Amino acid sequence: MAVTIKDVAKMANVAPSTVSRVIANHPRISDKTKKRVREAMEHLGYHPNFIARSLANQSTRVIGLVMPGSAGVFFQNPFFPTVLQGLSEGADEKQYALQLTTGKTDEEIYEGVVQMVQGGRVDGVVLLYSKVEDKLMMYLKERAFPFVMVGKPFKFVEEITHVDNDNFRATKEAAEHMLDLGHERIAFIGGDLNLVVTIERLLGYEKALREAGHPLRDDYIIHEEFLREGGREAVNELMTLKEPPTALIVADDLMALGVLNTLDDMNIRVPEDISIISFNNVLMAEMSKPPLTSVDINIFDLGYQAAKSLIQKIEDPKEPIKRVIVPHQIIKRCSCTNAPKQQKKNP
Amino acid sequence: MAVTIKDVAKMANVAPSTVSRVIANHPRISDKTKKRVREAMEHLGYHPNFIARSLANQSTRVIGLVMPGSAGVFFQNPFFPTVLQGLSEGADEKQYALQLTTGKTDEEIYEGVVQMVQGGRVDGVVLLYSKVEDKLMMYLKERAFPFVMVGKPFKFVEEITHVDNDNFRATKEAAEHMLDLGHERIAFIGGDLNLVVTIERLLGYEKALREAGHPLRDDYIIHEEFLREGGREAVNELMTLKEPPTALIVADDLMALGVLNTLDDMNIRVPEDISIISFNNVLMAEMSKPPLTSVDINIFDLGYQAAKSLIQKIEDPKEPIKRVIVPHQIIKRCSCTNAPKQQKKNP
DNA sequence: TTGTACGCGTTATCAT
DNA sequence: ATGATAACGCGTACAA
Repeated sequence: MAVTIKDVAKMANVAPSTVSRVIANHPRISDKTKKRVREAMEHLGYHPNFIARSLANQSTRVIGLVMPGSAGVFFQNPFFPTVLQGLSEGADEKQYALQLTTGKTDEEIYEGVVQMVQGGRVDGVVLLYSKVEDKLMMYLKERAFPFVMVGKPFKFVEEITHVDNDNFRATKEAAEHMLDLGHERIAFIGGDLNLVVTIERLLGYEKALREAGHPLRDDYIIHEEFLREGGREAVNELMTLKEPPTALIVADDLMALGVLNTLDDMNIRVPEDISIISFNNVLMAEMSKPPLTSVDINIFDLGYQAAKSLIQKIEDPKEPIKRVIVPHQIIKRCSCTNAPKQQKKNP
Repeated sequence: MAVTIKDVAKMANVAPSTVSRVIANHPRISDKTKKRVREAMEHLGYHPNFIARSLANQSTRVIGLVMPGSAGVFFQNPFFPTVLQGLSEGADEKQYALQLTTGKTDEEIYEGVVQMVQGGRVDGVVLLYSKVEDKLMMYLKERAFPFVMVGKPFKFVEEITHVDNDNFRATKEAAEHMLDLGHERIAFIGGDLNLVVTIERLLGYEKALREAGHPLRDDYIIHEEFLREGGREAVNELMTLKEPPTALIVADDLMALGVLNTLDDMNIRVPEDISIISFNNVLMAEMSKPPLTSVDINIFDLGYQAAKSLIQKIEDPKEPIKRVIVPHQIIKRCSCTNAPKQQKKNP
C-alpha cells in the first residue's frame, strides 16, 4: 500500500488535515510545521493520490478529447498530431492531463463520452471537429457540461465556445489569389460535406467567384474524402471537361498531394498547366514536388487556444461564451502561377 | 449533484450495497430486485462514478502513454497516430481509457509519469519508444509497476515485456534485397543513435554487408534526425563521394522523402541512378514520386499488441514477461532497381 | 495555528 | 438474498 497523508501526519506528529493544508500551501500554517511536514513527505516519498483528491474535490484536472467517428482518416492526417501538440501544451501549462476517447462508430464514441462525463472522469471536453448534426454536441450543451469545439459550430454559433479559423475568408482569399493571377476557371475540391469546415470553405470560394463576376459551375465543385486513389476519378473527370479548370483550390494538403499524383499521371504539369493552392500547410506541403502553396491555419494554435479556453471555462463557470479566431496566412510556394494567356480547351 | 448509488437504492427500496451488486451483476441477487434496481437506475439516469469506483477498487482502468522527450518530431511522424490507433483499439476492447503525458523536456516527462504512477492515475504505462539510457524505464522497473515498451529494451531484454519488430532482421533483409539487385555500394541513413531501433537497424545493415563480403565504410553511414532540410548536407556529402553509393537504406519513410527531395535537386534520379528502400510504409511512401519501396512494420499492430500485453499484465500480475515480435514485410514499389552495370565514379 | 469529524461515491466484509 | 458498516485517501467546515 502506498504512503498516505496519514503516514506523513504520524511521522510529523500532526493531524492529517494539517498535512493536507501543507500540500495546498495553506497560509496559516506555521513555517515550522510546514517544514516538518515537508521533511516527512520527502522522507517517506509521499505522493498525493489524485483519485482520492478528485473524489473529495469533485474535479479531476483531466480533459477529454473527442475524435470524429471516422477516426481512421482523422488519425492519418497531420492535422491531428498537431492540434494534439497544441492541446498538450495548453493543458500542461495548467497542469491538466489529456484523455482520449476510444471507439470506432459514432454511437460508440457517444457512449464513451457519456461515460466519461457522467462518470466524472473528466472536467471538460474538447470536440476536435465540427459536423452538421451532432448529437454529442447537443448532449454536452444541454447538460451545460464544459466543452469547447475546434471548428465552427453548425448551429448555436453564439452559444458555444469555439476555436476556429475564419475559413470563409481564408478560402475567399485563396480564390482571390488565383483571380489575381488571372485565373478564371477555378475549381474547388472539398472534403466531407458533413463537416462545417468544408461548407465554410465552399462558401468562401463561391463568394470570391461571385464577386469577381465569374459563373459558378457545378462541374467545378467536387467533394471527396480521399487520401489515396479515392479522388483519382474525380480529378480525371474534372480535367477532361470541355473547359478544364486552370486553377484548383483543394481543402487539404493531403488531398492536394493525391491530386498532384493524379495530375502527374495525366501528364498535366503544376503549375505550368494548372495552379494549386491547398490548406493546412503541413510538413508535406513543402516537401512535395512542386512545393505547395498552402494556407497556413496555425493548427497548433487551434489546439493551444482550445485547451486554454476550456480550462478557463472549467475553472470559472461564469466565464462567458467565447469565440477565438486563429489567424491564417497564405504561404506562397511553387504550385501557383499566372493563368495561361489563352486558355486551352480540350478538343 | 449527480445521481448516486444511494438515490437508486432509495428509489428501489434496497440498500446501496445491493445496488452495487446489481451493477457488478452479482450472481445471488434475485432477478426480481435486479429488475427493480435496474428500472430505478434507468429512471434516474444513473451512471456509476468512475472516480469513487477507482478509489474503492484501487484501479482506474486507465493506461498512461509516454511519448519521447523530443515530442516535436515524434508527433510529426505518421508513426505516432498509427500506434495510437492500435493502442486505442486494444484498450477499447478491454474498456480501458488512454491518457497522454504532457511535458516538453525529458525531466518534465519523467516528473509527469511519476505523478501519474504514484498518484494512482493509471494502472499501467506504455513507453512509446526505447532509448539507450532510460531513467524512466528504470524507475518503472524498480517499482515493478506494470508497463510495456514499444521497441526493444536496451538493457534487461529478458526482464521487460515489450512489443517490437525484428528490426535487425528486417534491415538485413532490406540490405539483402539491394544486394540481390546487384548493388555493392549500399549506404545507410539512420536516425537518432540514442534510439535502440536505430542501433538494431544499423546492426542488421552491417551484418548483411559483412555476410556478402562487402567492406563496411564509415562514410556510407549517416545519422540524422532530420525531417526537413536537416539531412540535406549529409546526403550531399554522401553523393559527392569519390565512390557514391548506388543504393540507400533509409531508416524512416519521412526521412526518405527528404532524401528524395535532395536527390531531385541534385539531379540524381531514383531509381535509375540510385535505389532507395525505407521503413514504416506510411501513407506518404506510396504517394511519393517515385513510390517508395518500404518495409512495412505493422505499426498499428505494434500499438494493438502493446495495449493487449499491458492489460494482461495489469489484470494478472503473475503474467510472465513477454516479448511480442510483430512481423514485417518488404513492400516493393518503384524506388529500387538493378545496380548499374558499371558503377560510375565521381571524377 | 492546528485538530476533529464528516463527506465524496463505491466496493467489500461480515452479518442476518 | 440482502443490509449495515467499514474502508479507499483526501479536503474542509467547525471547533478548539
